[in-house]
Amino acid sequence: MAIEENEFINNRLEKLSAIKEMGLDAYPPQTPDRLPIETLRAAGETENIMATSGRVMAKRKHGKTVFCDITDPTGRIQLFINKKNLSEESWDLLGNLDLGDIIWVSGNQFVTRTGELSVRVSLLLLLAKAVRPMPVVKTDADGEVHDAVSDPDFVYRHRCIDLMLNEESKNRFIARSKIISAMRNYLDTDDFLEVETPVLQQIYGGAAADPFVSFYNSMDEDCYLRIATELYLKRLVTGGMHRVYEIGKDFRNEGVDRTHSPEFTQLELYEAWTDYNGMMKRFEDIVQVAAKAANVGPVVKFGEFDIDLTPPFQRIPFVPTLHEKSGEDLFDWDTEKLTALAAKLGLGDEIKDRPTLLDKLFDHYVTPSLIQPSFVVDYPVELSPLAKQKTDDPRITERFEAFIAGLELANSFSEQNDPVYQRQVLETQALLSKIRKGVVDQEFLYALEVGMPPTGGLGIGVDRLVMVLTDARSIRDTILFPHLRQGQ
RNA sequence: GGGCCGCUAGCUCAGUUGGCAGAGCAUCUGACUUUUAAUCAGAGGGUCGGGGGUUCGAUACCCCCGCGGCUCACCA
Repeated sequence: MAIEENEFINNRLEKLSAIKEMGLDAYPPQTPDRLPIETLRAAGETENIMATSGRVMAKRKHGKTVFCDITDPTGRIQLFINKKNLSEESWDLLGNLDLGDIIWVSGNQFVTRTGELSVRVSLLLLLAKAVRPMPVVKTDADGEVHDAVSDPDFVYRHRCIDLMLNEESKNRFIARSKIISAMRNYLDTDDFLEVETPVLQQIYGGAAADPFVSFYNSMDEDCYLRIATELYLKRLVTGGMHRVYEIGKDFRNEGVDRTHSPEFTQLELYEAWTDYNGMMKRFEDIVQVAAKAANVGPVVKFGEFDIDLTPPFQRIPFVPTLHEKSGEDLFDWDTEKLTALAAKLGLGDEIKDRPTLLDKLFDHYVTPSLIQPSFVVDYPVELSPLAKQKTDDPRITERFEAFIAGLELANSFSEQNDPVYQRQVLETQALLSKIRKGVVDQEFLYALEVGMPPTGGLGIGVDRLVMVLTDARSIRDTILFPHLRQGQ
């Protein structure tokens, strides 16, 4: 397929030809020595000849003088290009330069009449010709940005343009990278081992979500993209990897919205000899190091909210809080009564089971108020098949979910390690499965039968954490290449 | 999957109660040797998301489809 044709691209392709006719390589294989733009800025006015390179972001022609702004990841600097300082070849080349081109320049630096530090260019080279025009965004004297590229569809499909032009977006992805790096560093420093478990699985589990299904030709069998790493990581705890974690993609074949992506990044960690209380501390720690890495906190702005990330986070016990907010002892109600209430509240008229109803009602009565960092603790047992029951009340479990800004950021249990109990729960649950009815992960149960030490487990939605720390309104703004329909 | 909103030049957006398609930036030509949202003079640039219908005439009204956004549902 040839390059799309339009006036702008054709015009640039003609310039490209002209450059080639000058005997120049528009895409030379080497970059001559260069310094980052910030180094030139720091050097200030100087007679020394320095060289840098970057993308042409602005061009202001004044007859025999041309001002260009070029950028690299470290900053922006103005070029003062005057015909008398240049070879004829460089001057001719300048005539064929466009916004978006990548160039190399050298010269000394001086301050113009208007006070702008500028490179007095004496040598100009082309490093890469841009044949497609990029959107032009201008910032005025008041710092007001004009014509910003804001169409979400455009931005998601052409992330290279978004990163190039939208400071907020670029900074968000830099923050994301630093956040993940900081989480790794925190865990590695505390003797956690990072591992990789299968993405392509024959038996998926560890969460209640529909998987993406694929087919393994040479094995002649269906396989699944993982929905969680949980069941593999716990086998490693049994094996003696007592502090273990994985950061990776999970895939859930479910609806997409502001806080759900079919492909999302989760940190799961497991730690022996502790329980969900230990995991609360881990979560608080991780939020601290992540905020520091993102250069925010202790108070972060998220939309209309100011969120104070200072630990400890408040504990919200599931059942008592549900009772308090609803004014009824809902936990003691039967399914019929709960269904009637849910219907009355407009929470859907489909017949639901008791645990789902309780969860829905909790979402209705309590979740909206969980703006400041909160641990919802002690979930009903039916909602938590992989968690241990509390010793004093088997109807509830040692489980928490962490909420910030109303977003569910983490899920954690004191991991169930009773193999008999676990088998019974998983087998019951597997009978309800839509896709692989009755299939349970025998190897996971085998590991529990061998004996897993008491363990705390924690899963953190990394994309959502990035949302909170970078004030992103959609999870898609935290994912470089979010899934979009292809169209025609 | 449902509801609502949107799709107009490379980008950001106007617009037409149905009558020759608009602006700014960008591009091209010319002027300009310290500008910075450079300026000035001129020019080019459109399948008005796609298809069908109604109409003398549709970018606009109706239907179908595509893509996106918001929202509801689903997602322990």
